[in-house]
Amino acid sequence: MINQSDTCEMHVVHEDVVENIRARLPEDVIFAKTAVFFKALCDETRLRIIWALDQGELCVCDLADTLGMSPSAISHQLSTLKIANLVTSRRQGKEVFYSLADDHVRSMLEAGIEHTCE
Amino acid sequence: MINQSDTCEMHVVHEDVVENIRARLPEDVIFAKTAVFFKALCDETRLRIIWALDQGELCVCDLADTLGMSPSAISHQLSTLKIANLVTSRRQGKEVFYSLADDHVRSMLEAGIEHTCE
DNA sequence: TGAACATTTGAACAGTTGTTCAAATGTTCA
DNA sequence: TGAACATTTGAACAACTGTTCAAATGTTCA
Repeated sequence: MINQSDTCEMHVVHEDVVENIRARLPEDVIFAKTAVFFKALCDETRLRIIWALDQGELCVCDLADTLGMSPSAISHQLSTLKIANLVTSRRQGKEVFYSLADDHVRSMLEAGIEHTCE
Repeated sequence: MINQSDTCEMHVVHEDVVENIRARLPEDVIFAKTAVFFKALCDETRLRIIWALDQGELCVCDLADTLGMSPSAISHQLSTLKIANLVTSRRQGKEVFYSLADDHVRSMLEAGIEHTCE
């Protein structure tokens, strides 16, 4: 918590409004988790990966080839996406196939692209 | 572009799939702009600001007081949000009131929180 | 088993980000 | 005008992020 002298406490112009909003502000954990979700979506490479996986499941090497990046870089990003629960994976022989975890991810990507294209 | 030897070019297992997806991959600018949009949403402080502004327009000092942060920190984040076109502002006397730029921002915040609460 | 390939992992590096602090800029009002 | 307050700005700093590289781990198949 910051020092009170740094806030506008002495000169709150709309104290009732502030009190009302502060009382209804969701818990910290809600914002923390939501930030983690959006953080997974805020990188160009990860957006390309999600877009590609939206077309169907892909192995790491195919993803790397599709996006013109090293398998290692792709694997690191897939790891990030998996920790954030945006993708799942299954191993088939030497390859590991990744796919989107649920429709929420799909619709969020589409909503983001749609917003961008306006 | 990376060196070809870094890719799986010599050993593409699903070349037809890769070609198909690569041909339909959206332009770079689409992913870049979408990433900028999600980047604006991926910070806890900015999410709190957006949530608060969803309740109605607020001046910088009231936002700072509501979130328990310095007006300077809030102003910096509002600047980030404004550059990304998520908020707009109007000056009224000494104060500057900020509000959400459009319903897209509102629905994106709600979708993110909803996904989090599942 | 050992060679070949797919994937993962961890260290390292440059680049980015969020907050703080001090100073500057806007605006009102006496 | 000048005092008081709201906001913005820029430099500085630590913390975080994405890619690369080299090495390790999994898996198949001859």
